[in-house]
Amino acid sequence: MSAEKVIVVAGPTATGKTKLGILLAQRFSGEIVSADSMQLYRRMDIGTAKATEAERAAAPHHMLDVAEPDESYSVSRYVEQAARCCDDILARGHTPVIVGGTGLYIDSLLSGRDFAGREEGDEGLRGSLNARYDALGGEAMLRELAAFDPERAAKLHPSDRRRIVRAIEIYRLTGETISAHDARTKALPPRYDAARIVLGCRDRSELYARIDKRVDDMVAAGLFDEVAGLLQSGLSPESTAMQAIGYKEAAAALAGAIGRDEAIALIKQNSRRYAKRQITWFSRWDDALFLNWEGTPDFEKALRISTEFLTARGLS
RNA sequence: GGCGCCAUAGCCAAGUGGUAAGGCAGCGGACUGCAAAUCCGCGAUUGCCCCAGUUCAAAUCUGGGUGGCGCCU
Repeated sequence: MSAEKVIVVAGPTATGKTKLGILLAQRFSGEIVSADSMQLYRRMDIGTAKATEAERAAAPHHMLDVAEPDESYSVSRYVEQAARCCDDILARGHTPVIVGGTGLYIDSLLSGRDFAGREEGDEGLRGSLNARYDALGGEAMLRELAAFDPERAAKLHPSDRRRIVRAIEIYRLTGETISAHDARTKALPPRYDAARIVLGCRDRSELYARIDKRVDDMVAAGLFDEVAGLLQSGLSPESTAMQAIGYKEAAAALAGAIGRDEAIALIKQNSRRYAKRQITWFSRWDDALFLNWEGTPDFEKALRISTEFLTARGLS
């Protein structure tokens, strides 16, 4: 049997994914499944541009506020949890509308990729591997990796500490190399039949202007207070959640390491760079409908074009 | 008005006679268990403010000009 249909709305930050997602959910009897690695944390609302109460009332939302900021989350957990959401929505006769900007999460959810049965990472092991990397250097670590997974080692750059450590960590924890896991999961059939829509701006400068404005709005809405609250509640600045754009910079400013204006400028800059990475990621979706705004977003038009596209793809 | 110092890529900047380091920004790319993270690649070419000169060879030396900074009267 063929995979069930889902709608995907992706694209760089500040392009209106949330809004279009809601419109599509309303039109196609859908429910939103967020695909955002930071919006899933509770108490991180302003800086992640999480859907507001009003927006959540306009359409059911899932995968928001599903973890505490001090929890370590991961793709595997996301896929497991989000797939359950999608299956549940489908079982009720509705359509999952996957909305978000985290490419890895979306691709992992849509593909048949399976992490079932694997435990979360062992912080102790990861810590010691990181320490070992620092002591021995990338070349040596790559050689250690090559001992059991030469294929993966050949693909990694010595400086890519994160992936080298992870490759070793996963092998130690599960006994399966990343390469083997990669090959095995690639052979699996896709979990869903996705109709993808990617939002963007015709001109890069317009996207950047939107981002800058959004950051100013976030600051006006109390971003710094939100971050101060998180830190006061004991959240470690080292946590994954605090690595989010807007949060790490605000935290640095609150700690007095940089000025407030400097932090705001950094948030804008980092957001722009993030947007570029997102554009690169989603540009690989050659079967997607690319909707690029020209000037002020016309959601009515976008909805019309999207509906046409989705209908042609068999959705109703 | 006089004296001194400086003038290298969008920004910071090394180089003081031998054929332009590095960092930041920007741009492009990657990405399978931390992903708003992490990593990789790309920049000065009738070249080093302009003009003239010395020299086999000048960003580097000399003279002049222009601009900036500092001090003095």
